Amino acid sequence: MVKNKKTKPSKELPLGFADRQEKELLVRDFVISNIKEVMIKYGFQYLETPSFEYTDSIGKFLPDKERPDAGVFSFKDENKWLSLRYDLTAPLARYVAKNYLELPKPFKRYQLGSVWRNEKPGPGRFREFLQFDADYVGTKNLQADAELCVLISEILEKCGLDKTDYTVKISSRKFTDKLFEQLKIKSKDQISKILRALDKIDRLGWSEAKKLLGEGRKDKSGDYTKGANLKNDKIKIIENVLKSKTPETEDVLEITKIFQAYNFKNYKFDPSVIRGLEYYTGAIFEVNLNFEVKNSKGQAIQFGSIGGGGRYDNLVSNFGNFDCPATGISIGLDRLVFALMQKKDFKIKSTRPIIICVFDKNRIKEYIEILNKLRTSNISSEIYPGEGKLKKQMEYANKIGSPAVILYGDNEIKSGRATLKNLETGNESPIKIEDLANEIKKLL
RNA sequence: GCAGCAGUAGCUCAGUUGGUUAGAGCACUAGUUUGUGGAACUAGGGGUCGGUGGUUCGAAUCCACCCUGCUGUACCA
Repeated sequence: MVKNKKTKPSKELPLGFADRQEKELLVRDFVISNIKEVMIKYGFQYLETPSFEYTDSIGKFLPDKERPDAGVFSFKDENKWLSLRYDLTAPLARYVAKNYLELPKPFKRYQLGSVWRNEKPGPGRFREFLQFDADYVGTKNLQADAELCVLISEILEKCGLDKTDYTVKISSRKFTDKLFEQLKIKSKDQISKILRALDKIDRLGWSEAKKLLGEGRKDKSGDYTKGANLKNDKIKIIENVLKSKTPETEDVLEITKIFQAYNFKNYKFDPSVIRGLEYYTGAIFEVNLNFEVKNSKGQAIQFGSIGGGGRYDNLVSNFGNFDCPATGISIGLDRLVFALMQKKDFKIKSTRPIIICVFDKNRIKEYIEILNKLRTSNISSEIYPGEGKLKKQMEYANKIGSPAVILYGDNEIKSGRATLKNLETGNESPIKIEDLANEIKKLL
């Protein structure tokens, strides 16, 4: 093989993708097991849909574009555009529409899966990430919306967060609709600019967001964003409405009433919760963390929400002639895990194997005998899988965090007792082969 | 997309009036110890200084363009 630098493959990862190591995966597993427990308790069904969908099925049909690349990863397969799903809600809507007659109504399902977004990654944001979704499809009952917030909160607390660590914010599209009616603003473009500005209050503060309602704003880096060009009197009205902090739409009032019945208190009505502009039709929720999150360099970063959702009463009916209200919530699991690992010192220890050291390859039969005894007792164990002297084997055992090694060389064979070396204390003791498993269990 | 900052060994980084063969710590390999890790000592391997082009007798260093990363901002169904 000719070694040519130009033909060597890159060891770099594509932008926005990440390798994830055991430490993180174990915390993720812990979170997932909590989620499943809660979902079963709340009566949800488990569903999985494929990673790819037809591009138009997930609302990404762009007839005027050669390639549907606006935020999704796509490719053309036999004249049909396929895209990697960008969330779990659109595939759910497709699934419900496809199986509409057979499904119970309401249909409650939860789903865990990777989603992909073809956009610029940010701190704690990747182009591939794991999402959790819980949805109620086919009901207008606001108890569904309320219960989603209660259930999210139960999941977070099971994962070790206190009530002071997070807040569920709630608002409703109906609230802002009413506001625009009052302000007599009808331009769709202006409305979306205003909504986006309101969405940023949380991050930028009112005085900066205000500039986006007016002429525009220059950010820290010197970049300029045009505003919605509202006159001061209208901005003032908006400011007052935001200050009032009392829910004035019936849906939010109803939901908060149900919260009381659940004795759920960790929520806040916040009209600046906006989220996606396209499909929410009623109540909107957002889950925010109240503690500081840092990146790998120790700098505090703008972390944003770890999840949210709301009511989308028109999404499923896009697929056919049926009226199918729905509401759902999702969590970005990787982001939650990232934050949790900073907040809590997880003592989830990974199980590392006991190492049986190799003195003589011809003794493999004896080593395997010991190995089988340990594995039969459900002890993680292995015969040193590499090649080299005892020193190298000890270094290996140390590096992988093995709790102990077993030495079984000439001396031990003569005496009929293996040496069990505890790698934490360094203590060595002679143990009969048949007692090894029990002795090891004592030190695990 | 826009903006600011950055890219030198596997990792963290030093390295300017441009000047021999580009450095340190950690990590790695071997040995001191042919049956003992986490400590110490000795020796060693490892870099087209992000890429391409330019200026120059000479570029890690200066210039242009590109790529990548971080942070902010825009978009986020």
